[in-house]
Amino acid sequence: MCGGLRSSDAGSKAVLMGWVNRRRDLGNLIFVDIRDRSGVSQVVFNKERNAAIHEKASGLRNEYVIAVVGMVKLRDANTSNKNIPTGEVELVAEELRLLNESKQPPFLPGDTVLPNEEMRLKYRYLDLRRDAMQHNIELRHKVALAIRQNLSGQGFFEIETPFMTRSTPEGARDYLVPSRVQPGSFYALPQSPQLFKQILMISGFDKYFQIVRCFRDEDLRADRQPEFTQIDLEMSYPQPEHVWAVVEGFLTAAFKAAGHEIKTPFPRMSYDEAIRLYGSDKPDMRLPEMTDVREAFAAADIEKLGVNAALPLLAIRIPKVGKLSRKERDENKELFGVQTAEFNLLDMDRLEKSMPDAAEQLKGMSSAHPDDLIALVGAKHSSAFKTSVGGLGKVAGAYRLRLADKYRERHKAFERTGDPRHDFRFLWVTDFPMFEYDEEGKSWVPAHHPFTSPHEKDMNKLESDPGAVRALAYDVVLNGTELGSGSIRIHRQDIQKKIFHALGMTEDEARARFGFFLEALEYGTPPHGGIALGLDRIAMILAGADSLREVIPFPKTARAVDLMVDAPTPVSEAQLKELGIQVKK
RNA sequence: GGGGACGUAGUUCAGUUGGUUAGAACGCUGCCCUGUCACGGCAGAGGCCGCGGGUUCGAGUCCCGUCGUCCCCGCCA
Repeated sequence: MCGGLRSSDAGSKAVLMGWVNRRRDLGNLIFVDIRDRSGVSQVVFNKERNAAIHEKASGLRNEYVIAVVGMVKLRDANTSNKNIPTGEVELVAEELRLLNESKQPPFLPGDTVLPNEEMRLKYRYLDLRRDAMQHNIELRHKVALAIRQNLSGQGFFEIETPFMTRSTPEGARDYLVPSRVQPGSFYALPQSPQLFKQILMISGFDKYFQIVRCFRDEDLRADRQPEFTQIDLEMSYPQPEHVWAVVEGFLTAAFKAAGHEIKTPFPRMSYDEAIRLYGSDKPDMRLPEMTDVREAFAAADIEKLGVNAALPLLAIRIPKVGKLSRKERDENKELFGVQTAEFNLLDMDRLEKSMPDAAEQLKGMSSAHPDDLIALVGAKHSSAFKTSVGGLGKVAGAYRLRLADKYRERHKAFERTGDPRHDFRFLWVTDFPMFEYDEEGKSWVPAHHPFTSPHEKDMNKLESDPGAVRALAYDVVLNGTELGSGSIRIHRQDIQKKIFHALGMTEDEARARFGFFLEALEYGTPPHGGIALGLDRIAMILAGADSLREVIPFPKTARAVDLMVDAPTPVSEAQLKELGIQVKK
């Protein structure tokens, strides 16, 4: 292997095969760096020593594929290269075989500046030759392998479930696959193997997992691809804590495979607390929480500020930002967004002049250091009746993240320190609400999915106060990214019916959509629950990348296009006809 | 669906207030070079300024539209 030569190999014969990474032609002496997955080695062609092979080497160009036979030689001390692992030796070429030529590539894997993403995706095979991508894909392999081994060790079976399945018009949009045999009917690609894994519990495979592709036809983001890989698992007879322990177990193994020792158990926080302290159901704990600083002000002052005293006045603290210029303060106001009818961003500098005592006190309440940036977000007095604590928290939480992103160079909280307790802030968020109110559809919709079990204690509120029902649902969060989401499921048909009823679904509708599943529930279903984690996101965070595309070999663009193969494409009239499909023009 | 950024040589970018022949670096081609390692030196080739329209005596530069990539909101049970 090109990256494996060491001084101990000196004196022995070696064969290297790989790409010409770089060529340094000094005339009668030619150096070629030969590259494969494992690294690079320097090959020397000396005209004096072997004129014929030197002549052949002068025709080599970047990205040609070659095989070189030669003697491994220890380099002189003054010519060794300490920057690469193979730098103490070189291969003195005795035989050179040109295995394949290369057209001039649009960019070189060895280049120091990256081409733009469009180019990288179109020539993905060249992009994947780059060290960074080779490393990311290897990392992903190691992580997936560690997870498989760990879950198998914990007694889980990896069991496959169908890709061509049934469309269930809940949640995300489905990718559809037309049936030729039954024209007009469609399979759907799974958004997740949710119902299959529950049925596997009913089937007696009491610990199931799968590293499996899932498909959702929704708009993309840096951390969202239309097809993505989940670590999906389900177990029978669990308390939430059992599921958490399993997850903590395989994440420990996965992070160890990537060279990081993480600490378990992860801290836990209720959904309500997460919203209150961080304004998010996936708090980034690397930054300080928000503080309600109402008490720093006299009632009259709150009135004067135009802030609703019945709702929190939230202090957002971003450490080490330092003094801001007038221009920066204006920019930050803009960053908050238009001062809406409901929310108010208070100017801290102005506050320090007009109400110095209160300013001082609120700094103390939020444990601020002199260098810290403080932003105050409250609900406006006038229209505050429309605004909930959660709504205010989320607005402030979003602003907190925008500020944190803007000043990341200053607070440095997002940089790796080498200490896993800081670098990887895991968190379990628990007790999610069972339902959310959909303003558009004027109805309650499941916050997680309709098979999630409510808290035993909240069961009686299903009809009277759906918004107050908590679910046995939990998310695992890392550095502000939702890694995974799970729940304890409903295992009794009568309760499942109640949930469908609360969702405004008639019995007939429920039967039409999930009849097979409701029937299965009637044949002795064990209590069960599970979770699914995004493998791509785990790999992304471990790779220190900002986008899933850095850890997916063949990703899609923001418009869900594969630029390399140029998919999707129209299909022929004949193909459509066979499927009984007519395309509207 | 909405908002924002970007699009100039093979690649990464610069291009002033609208003004003559659109530049640099890397890459590429040729020549020189025996210790380079992001080798060096000399010479050279390479441009539909994303595309279409408009304003203007004159557009890479201004305006409108369109296409593409990226980021965000909506959306993602």
